[in-house]
Amino acid sequence: MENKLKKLVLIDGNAIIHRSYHAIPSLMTKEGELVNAVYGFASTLLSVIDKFQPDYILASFDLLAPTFRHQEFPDYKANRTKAPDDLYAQIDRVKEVTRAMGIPIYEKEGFEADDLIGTMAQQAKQETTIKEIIIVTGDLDTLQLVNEKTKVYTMRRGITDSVFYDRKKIQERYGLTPEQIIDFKGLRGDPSDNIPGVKGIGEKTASTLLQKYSTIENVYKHLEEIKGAIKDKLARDKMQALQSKRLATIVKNVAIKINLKEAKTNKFNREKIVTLFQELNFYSLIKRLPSEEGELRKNNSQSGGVKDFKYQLISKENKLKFLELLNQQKEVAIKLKTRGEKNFKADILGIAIAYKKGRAGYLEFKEENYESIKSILENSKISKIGYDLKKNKEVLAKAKITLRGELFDIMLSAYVLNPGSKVDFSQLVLASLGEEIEEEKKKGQLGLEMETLQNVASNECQRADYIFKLKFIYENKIKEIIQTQNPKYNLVKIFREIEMPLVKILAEMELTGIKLNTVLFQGIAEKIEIKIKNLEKNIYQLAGIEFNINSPKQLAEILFVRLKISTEGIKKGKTNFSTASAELGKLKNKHKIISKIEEYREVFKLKTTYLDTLPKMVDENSRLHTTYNQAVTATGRLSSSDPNLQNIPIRTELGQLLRVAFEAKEGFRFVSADYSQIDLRAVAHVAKDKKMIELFWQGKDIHLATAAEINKVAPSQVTEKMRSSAKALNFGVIYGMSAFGFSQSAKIEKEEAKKFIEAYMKKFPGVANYMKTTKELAKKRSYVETEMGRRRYLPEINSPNFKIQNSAERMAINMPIQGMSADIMKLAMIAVFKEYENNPAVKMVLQVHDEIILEVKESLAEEVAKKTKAIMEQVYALKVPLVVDVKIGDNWGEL
DNA sequence: GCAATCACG
DNA sequence: ACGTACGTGATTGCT
Repeated sequence: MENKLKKLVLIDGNAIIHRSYHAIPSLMTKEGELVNAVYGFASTLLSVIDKFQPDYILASFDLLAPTFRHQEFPDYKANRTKAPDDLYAQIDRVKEVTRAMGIPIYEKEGFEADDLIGTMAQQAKQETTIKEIIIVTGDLDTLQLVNEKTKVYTMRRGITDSVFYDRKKIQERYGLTPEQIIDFKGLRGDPSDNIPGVKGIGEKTASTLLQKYSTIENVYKHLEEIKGAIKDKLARDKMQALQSKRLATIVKNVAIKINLKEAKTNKFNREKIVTLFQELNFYSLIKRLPSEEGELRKNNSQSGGVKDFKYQLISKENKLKFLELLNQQKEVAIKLKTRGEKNFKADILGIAIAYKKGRAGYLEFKEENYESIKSILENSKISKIGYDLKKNKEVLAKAKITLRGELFDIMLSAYVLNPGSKVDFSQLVLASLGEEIEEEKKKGQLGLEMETLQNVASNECQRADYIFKLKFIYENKIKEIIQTQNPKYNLVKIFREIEMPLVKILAEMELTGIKLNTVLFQGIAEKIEIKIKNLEKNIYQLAGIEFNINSPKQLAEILFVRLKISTEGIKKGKTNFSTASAELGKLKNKHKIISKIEEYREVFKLKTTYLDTLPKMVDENSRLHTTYNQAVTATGRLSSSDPNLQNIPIRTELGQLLRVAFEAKEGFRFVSADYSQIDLRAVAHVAKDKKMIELFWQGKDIHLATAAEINKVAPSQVTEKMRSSAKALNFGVIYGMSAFGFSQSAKIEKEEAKKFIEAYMKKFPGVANYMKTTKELAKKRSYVETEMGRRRYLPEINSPNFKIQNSAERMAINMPIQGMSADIMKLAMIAVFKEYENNPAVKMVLQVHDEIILEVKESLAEEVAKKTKAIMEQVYALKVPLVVDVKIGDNWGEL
């Protein structure tokens, strides 16, 4: 509609950049580019588009050159501390975003963005088709431009807290008209721009004067009517007042000419902006992008017409043709549609198979399709691409189908590219393809209307298509990453030779599960319940009141207020004093209640986390099935959840008791194999520290040997205290050592801790050097990597924030160590699995970072233990020996 | 949904 | 001078 009245938005670029820079905490891309102001700007832009739906948008920016105001008044903005370089560095990016959005940029040497805004508003006001002009800014300098057509929208914290100024609002706020704002600034001044105004006249006086006399000029005409001190002040600073007014006045006739045709909002290039947002890691903003004109992205998925995507719901008629087509492929992407809770219990409803970009078919999982599906999935000539293939394998196992052929898991490829980043399917699609998809419905989350089969087929095909497309993106990215330290290894190897082979192994471990003696658990639980009751009573008595011991807030109140226990040396949280066990430990001899609380905590934790929950999770064979998460940790380790079997208690006596309930099945025994000191061996290796390597070759107790070295005594002279300090030091190295952290864990004074560290570094110069060079390299590259090429990005290592930077430095030191141990353990699992792959009498059942547990037929236990030890020790050659301790037992407690 | 706490390596 | 050890997951209380 050409005749419709239009809306124009004017963006005050610099004001928004400044506002964002200060309001948004440091935000970095994977590569370490600071983009917080860019993000704020882009976010503001999208909010404004969404909120106002403007027909036109124009933007203006300051240039670095001095303006006419500086020439007239050298002190203008002189008090401004120069904005930090990392803000300036973002301006080009902001302009890039602006251009990509199809918004014309206006700049003019000698003028500020405000002057251009004033000029643009003035010109737009003359246009009869323009109904409304909205100035989007971060400060209040442009209020003077407000009129019938023009409003000012100022950003405060986020768009939710913004203020919309029109005539009325300005009147309310200042009691002035927009035209009087310049007079107001002339009198009161503007400290932020170093505009002096009249000394001694503030907001109140200025406002009163202008309400009576309306302009500065008129104030001075009637100067005689004004009484007292104010008159003197006005008289003294007359020149300054008039000059201040001039400085504050926005110029409206800069030599530019706006072109509304170019400012139309409906002509931006979505693809371009998506690419840019991806580069900037603004994934959440991609979602907020308006759709292109004429394209209703969200509503056409059911028609199957998303871009070039064609789906087919495979029917009896076209099934043969589809299968024939699939059988010609080298690789296909699969997406299972399932229903149900745990993987090994889920039902398959159907499967979508993509065979080339934009082409996929959906087969219902029915009797008549079973053989067809099985034949494709088990055809080892066809490579399979999927998302979370471990889960796929487990679900398929129930249907007696095995995935064969080379596997490519896009979840894992995304993980190795950037461990620690989110790898949800929807996140990957958004981040790498710029498409927004709905989260998959969880059980019991059925929509109001039933999903039609057509709908499901379309949706699943689309997802299979995304999986297919993502494979090529990630595969290429992985190849592009070149290992710089050691050309023997690279990320391709990590992915193909470690992560992918592990999929099958973990799937089998999860399916196998581990037997839990629930009767034993029940017995312990009952005893503990009585203990808890007694402790509760005891604690209430000592406190003299009943309260919730589990509430740290209430507990702190009782301890530090009611019982008046001294808070000296106790850490403070945000509001309260900490009651964490390290802090409680310091209070042990101050009150009898402390030890009771400690005991209560331990027992309560054991009961609620393990005793009550684990028995509920066993299957019909009394076995627990954990889930190993292969794509969550930043260092390359696995994690375990639902239930977490990697944190079953061991350190306390009672905790150990729980392990006894994890038992090998009838006729079988457990063989455990754990790497001795693997992290510290990794340190010796990566640090190439001569002394430490030597100590490991001697095969002695490493902490004791360390103690002997740094204390310069014979090993026989080492006391228990010396050994424990040395142990804490060794751990300190792994964790990126700080004198404070070490002193805490070793329970010694910081000064003493420093001396210990010094002695340590002197004795192990290789370690000291490793810590130094690792930090330096990490700062240069913004990432660290393990010897095998697993990488972790640490953009925060160049943060101006001291705390954040230090924290990143410790991560940088820790990752190549913890990551190397993880890499070695994964290799070991692959090697051990391979050895017993076809032997049903040997099953791997658990992995706990440096330990694996096998469930082995009784008669084979000894042999398997020996063999496993040998395999694990030989799996990767370090400059120190890898040592594996093996044990055999009927339950985990015996190990 | 987050903070505090605590279980493990 | 600052505020700290690295990596996880589950539970509870509380907003």
